[in-house]
Amino acid sequence: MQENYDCVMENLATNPLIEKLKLLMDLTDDEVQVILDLSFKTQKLPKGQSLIPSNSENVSLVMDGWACRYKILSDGRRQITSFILPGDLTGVRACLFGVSDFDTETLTDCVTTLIDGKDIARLFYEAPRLAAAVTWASAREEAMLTEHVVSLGRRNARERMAHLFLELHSRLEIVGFVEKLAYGMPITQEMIADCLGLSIVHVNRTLKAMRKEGLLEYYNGYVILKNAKKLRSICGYDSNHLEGTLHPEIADYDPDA
Amino acid sequence: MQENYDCVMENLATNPLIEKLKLLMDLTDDEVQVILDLSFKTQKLPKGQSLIPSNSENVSLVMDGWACRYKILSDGRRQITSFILPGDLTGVRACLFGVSDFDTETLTDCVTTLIDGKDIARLFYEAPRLAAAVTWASAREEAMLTEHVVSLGRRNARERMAHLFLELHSRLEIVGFVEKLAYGMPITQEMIADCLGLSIVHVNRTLKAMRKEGLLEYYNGYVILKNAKKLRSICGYDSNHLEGTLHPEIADYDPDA
DNA sequence: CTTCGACATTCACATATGTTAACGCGCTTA
DNA sequence: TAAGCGCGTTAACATATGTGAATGTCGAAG
Repeated sequence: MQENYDCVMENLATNPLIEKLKLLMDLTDDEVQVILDLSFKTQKLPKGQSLIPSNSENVSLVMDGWACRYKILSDGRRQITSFILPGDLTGVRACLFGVSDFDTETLTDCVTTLIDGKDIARLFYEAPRLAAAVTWASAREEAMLTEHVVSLGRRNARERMAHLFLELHSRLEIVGFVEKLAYGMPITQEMIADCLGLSIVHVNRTLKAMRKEGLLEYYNGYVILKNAKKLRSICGYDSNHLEGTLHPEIADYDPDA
Repeated sequence: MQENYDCVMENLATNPLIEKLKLLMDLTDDEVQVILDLSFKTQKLPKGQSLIPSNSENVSLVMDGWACRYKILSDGRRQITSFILPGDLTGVRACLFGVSDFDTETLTDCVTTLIDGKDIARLFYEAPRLAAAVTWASAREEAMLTEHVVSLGRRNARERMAHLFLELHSRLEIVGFVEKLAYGMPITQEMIADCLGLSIVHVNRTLKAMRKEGLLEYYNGYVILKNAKKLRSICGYDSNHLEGTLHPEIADYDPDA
């Protein structure tokens, strides 16, 4: 079921995690190498699998494909709490702090690499700048969740969808997965519904209306933002929450000073 | 407006941040002292103020009182993304990574202490175990936000309220602010509404129904969970997401090994 | 004692969104 | 070629929750 798939890592320039971290700080060549060395196993995961077996000692880094974190209530209702895109790490909390309180599932075939949780833990002693980078990635998740809370709590269906499509565009752009205002979104309307706290039918209704207004196209797993400006004004979108700059005290630390 | 208020720190045993961190790991005496030394200014903040002036270089630790993080949409709708209770740090992300994407406000008079962001940043080099603890606190926020997303996305008003009251009970218990099944909740129904994505009227309706069923009492800023078991079964509550154990690689690190 | 304002509480009514159930289309598989 | 299945699309109808407005209560301020 899972075969090795080594060619993916060849082109270092396109490692999506590194692209993402560059947004936070300049990485030295050594640090890039440390990050690359973290991965000990690259694998292909088919659609519909868990990204990490529960109680795993490992962290998973998605290189290609889409996955999600979700929770299921006792009666079957499902809430997707976040989409996991290339460059995203999953399982850091479970590894570092022994708590895992959601499940993950690949929404498409995915290419992932596994990282030993121990190696992430060691960063705190051996590469504080990278430990801070991991903390940042976690804080960024937190910021996205905050936006998600705002959407679910106070935005209507139209606004929620606008926000989702714009945020996905921002995130994918950072890791090099968009072409201008278009990007692949290889998931089902049911998944959008489970993410936005809506019913499938209402997602479909809302999508239809937005298409009709010329706001966006969405077919065949492809999204085109036809009127990004209006979409932004609909939901008050702002991509600040995805950004960051490392505190100089960490970025420029000099142990001799 | 803000006066010094030094007596609060006298009883080290009741520093709520330390109580919280004990949940994650055993703290050495030295570490406890480092944490205590972080605070450089204790102050009283009246109700209705921002916990941290925006663009602050500081982190704020709440010692007593309630506050919240929130976002306001352009037309005035408000979403409270989380309640900030004693022992909680705010502004870590803003300090460490230069991004702050929400506002904070005290919901009651608060006693807070300020911590220089530099000192938090230095932990990554000088006290990796404590840096990990800060990362944990952030990951715990993330877990609470995840639960919040689930509530807003897939739980109805009754379930949302049950979950909120139970989670607050768990959180306050950890820092020593509950008496059995009762605790002070000195906020307005409007704030509950803004937190749970409901209207004031509906919060009131739902509260009335829950009181009538003998699930809880709620008056005069006091909550009593009359039937915690049933409340738990209503929303499938579980407090795992508040817990944690530090990865042994960090907890027991031996640089000589 | 009176006034006023902040909150809680209700009521009547409005509406965004959910539910159930069809139907069609394009794959895959036999 | 036909059957089956996943998914998108619609329609008719149901309901949880929102809205607007009035009333009550209590404490603070004068």
